[in-house]
Amino acid sequence: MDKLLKRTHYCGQLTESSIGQTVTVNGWVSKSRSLGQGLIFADIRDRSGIVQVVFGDGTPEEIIAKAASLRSEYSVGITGTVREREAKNDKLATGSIEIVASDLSIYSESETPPIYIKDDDNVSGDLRLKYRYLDLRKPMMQNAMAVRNKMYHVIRDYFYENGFIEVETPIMCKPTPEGARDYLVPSRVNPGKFYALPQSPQQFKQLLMIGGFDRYMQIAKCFRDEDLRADRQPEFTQIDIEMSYVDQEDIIAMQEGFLKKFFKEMKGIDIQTPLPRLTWDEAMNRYGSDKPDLRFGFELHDLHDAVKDCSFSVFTDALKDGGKVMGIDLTDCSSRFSRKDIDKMTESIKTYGAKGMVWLRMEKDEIKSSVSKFFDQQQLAEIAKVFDAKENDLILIVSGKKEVVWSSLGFLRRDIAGKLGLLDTEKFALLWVVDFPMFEWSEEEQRYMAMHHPFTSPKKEHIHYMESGELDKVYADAYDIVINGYEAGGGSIRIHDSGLQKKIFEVLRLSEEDIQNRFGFFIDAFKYGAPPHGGLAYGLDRLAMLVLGTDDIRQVIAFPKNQNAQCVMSEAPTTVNTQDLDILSIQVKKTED
RNA sequence: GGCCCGGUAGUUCAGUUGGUUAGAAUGCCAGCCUGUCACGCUGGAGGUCACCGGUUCGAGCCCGGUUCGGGUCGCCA
Repeated sequence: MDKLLKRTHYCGQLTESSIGQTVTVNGWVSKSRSLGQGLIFADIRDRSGIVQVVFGDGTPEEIIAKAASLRSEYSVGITGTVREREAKNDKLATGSIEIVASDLSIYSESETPPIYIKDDDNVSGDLRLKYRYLDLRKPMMQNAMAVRNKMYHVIRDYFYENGFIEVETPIMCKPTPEGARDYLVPSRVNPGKFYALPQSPQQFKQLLMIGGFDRYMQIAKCFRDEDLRADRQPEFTQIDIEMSYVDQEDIIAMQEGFLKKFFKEMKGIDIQTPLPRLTWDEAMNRYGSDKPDLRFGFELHDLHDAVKDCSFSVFTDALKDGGKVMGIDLTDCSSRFSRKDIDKMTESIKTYGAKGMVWLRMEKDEIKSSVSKFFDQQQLAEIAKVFDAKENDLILIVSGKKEVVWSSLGFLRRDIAGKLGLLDTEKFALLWVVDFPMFEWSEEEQRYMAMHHPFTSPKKEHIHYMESGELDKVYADAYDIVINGYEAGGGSIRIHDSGLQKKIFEVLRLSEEDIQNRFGFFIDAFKYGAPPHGGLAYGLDRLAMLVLGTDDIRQVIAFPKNQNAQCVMSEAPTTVNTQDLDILSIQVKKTED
């Protein structure tokens, strides 16, 4: 192998002030251009950028000959003298200088790379992940990892300055009672028994409060064996926070301090605090989502009063069944969407359970509508009035169960905003969504489940609804921080009173035995002086997505999984041979094939 | 588990109502080229049209199934 030429500079660091210096760079051949015997240009790339190297003009003959063999992605070291370029390149940060090579080491050659090492390569995600080590050489990925790195610093700085202690909690845990599916890990020394990887350090952080740490934070890896999405990986990172002797306002104030610093340092943006707040009810009724994107309008309006006496039975039946009739007004958009576009929208909300969609076009002298058979102009004007609609507005209306109406319109407003180019990734709309319902009905399990988790404190003034069985009236001291339509984080005040905790378990219909088996240790801890406490956790990957303006979580994780939770590079997970399984006392059921 | 979109040179894609030898760009290889930087010029190699089956005189194209990838609903306390 060629001798190691020790780096004196990163490629991107070289400037006109380096002119005349002898320097050594290490990196990869990004591109080489031969202009015939005796003159070769090579662009050398490292994590800082690219610099042009010239072989010729005094480069020893044997080095020029060697340079002729350079190909893309060869790993090289080059020593030479920096000089001003004859022809400058404005597109390159180092475009006014070049290195005239005096020495070249080829550390290793490269086969023709299966992907291009440039940001706009357009290669399929699958190939990028298979050759992730090459993909990571792209400036975009180098930048993404640098951003994450800076985030770690900003996060730890803030919480350290505010007296938080970072404590590592176990990765090998007890399987969790409710919530997402666990990844299980067998134990050789405990045959037939399993650990679970943590879905979050929830119980441990609460135990740390009982353990006296008062203010805890951790950048924690979490694992959930659920289906993936563009913003969801099975293995992700959380900024986990818990505080003692605080109420919701204390936690929100502390986090607003953090978010202010975070956006200032990461984006140079001054976030105005206190942040706006919506209750969960408001968020659903005005935006159809518990994580509304406030970068644009298109608020939902309730049409109950305008349609309650109409002759269109789809609407009146929905109202009779306790459902809703709601709509959004797309200002000045009627001419932008064709009948075909509207048909597509109607089709797209069927996945949320919507049976159909009604539209109104505000034209100059009349209101056109898909239901003009059932409404006269005056009645349509009544509906338009609810939105304060103007000429060329397009009103979309959905009726049915409130969940269907919310999710359909919530989807439409965001989808249409995207089509209209209203999703500016350099604009950040932060808000708190507060007062979440404590319970939600599970059709699958035919019982109420905790919406957040069963250690969340119900609002004091709602506890009596638990006695009377009106569980849908119980709201919780739970809050989410929402940024541009993403749930960036969420948390709650926890229950610290074992009597109240017991009551919650009863409501959730967990038996005494269940409680003991599943989290007896956790309940026990609350018998020994638990301080009032609460906290919150941010999705670090989602914050990184927001900072980088991407909607693909794989852009911000060095080695992500594909949609089937597999690592296409290493081919994890894999089958395991029978001997290894025997040691673990595990037998795998025969799968078909 | 459901729904939607996709799979054609190394890569990104085109491919007509089903018709002869499947194209382009880029990359790759060789030669030429002393100021390129999307270098240029000339030539060349490179294909299991994801897989299996069916329809047909004939399938990259039509049909059925499978598989892989992406998006999404359910799910994600």
